[in-house]
Amino acid sequence: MDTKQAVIALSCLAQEARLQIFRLLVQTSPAGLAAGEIAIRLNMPASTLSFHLKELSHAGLVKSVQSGRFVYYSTNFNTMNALMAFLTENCCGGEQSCSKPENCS
Amino acid sequence: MDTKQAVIALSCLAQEARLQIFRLLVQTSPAGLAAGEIAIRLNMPASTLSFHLKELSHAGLVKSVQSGRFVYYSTNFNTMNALMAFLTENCCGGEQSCSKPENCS
DNA sequence: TCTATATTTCCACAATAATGGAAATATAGT
DNA sequence: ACTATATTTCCATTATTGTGGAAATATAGA
Repeated sequence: MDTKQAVIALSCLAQEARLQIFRLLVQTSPAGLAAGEIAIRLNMPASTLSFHLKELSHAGLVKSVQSGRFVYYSTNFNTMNALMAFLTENCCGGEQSCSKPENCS
Repeated sequence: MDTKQAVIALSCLAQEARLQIFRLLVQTSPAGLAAGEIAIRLNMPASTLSFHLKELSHAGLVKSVQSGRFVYYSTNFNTMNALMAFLTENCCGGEQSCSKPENCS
């Protein structure tokens, strides 16, 4: 992951509707949910949802599979994990205790 | 952390200049850097840097301490760790293997 | 108090992004 | 072929955000 990709991924998540979608998919992974089901659960117009799902896909944060008339969306953990790693890269200059940034304060 | 706070934090990071600043501070934590030193290292005009540091502070992602004429900025790991946790909350519905989302794919 | 240095505020311009209804497209079942 | 259902595309409107020079503010040292 480089800075440009990270900005795209972060911009994607930096939006209330998309953040809700993303978190819902994290929680329902790895199975994922059909677009319509997401729309119902988040009470979101189909066109708005579709717009946001496209953005999330483009950023590589979610993936989709078609199954009949349904399109199932789920989290792409590769991108997500890469993003997390990028944000904490070389934390505290590589100091021992910071290999897990949860330990930092 | 709630959705609103997370959006603020993510919006903050979803910007090339701020992401660079943030990562630089992650790497130089816990000591941090003076504003002027950040400006030099990132080759950024002082006013632009100041604007972005203010945003990062407001989002709780960095903290600052004044020391003489210098203001030292450093990462606020509390917010950062809370953000990470929020994004991966209840991953895969709480399934065992997903307690660490690095294991998910 | 005067000067040098560090940081922040002010301002105006330019560019980008979110929303949702209506229509279009795609798939399944009869 | 027809109907019902699922999803996406199109479009126009509205609002928000990043930028950097110049000036203002703050602190330290002589």
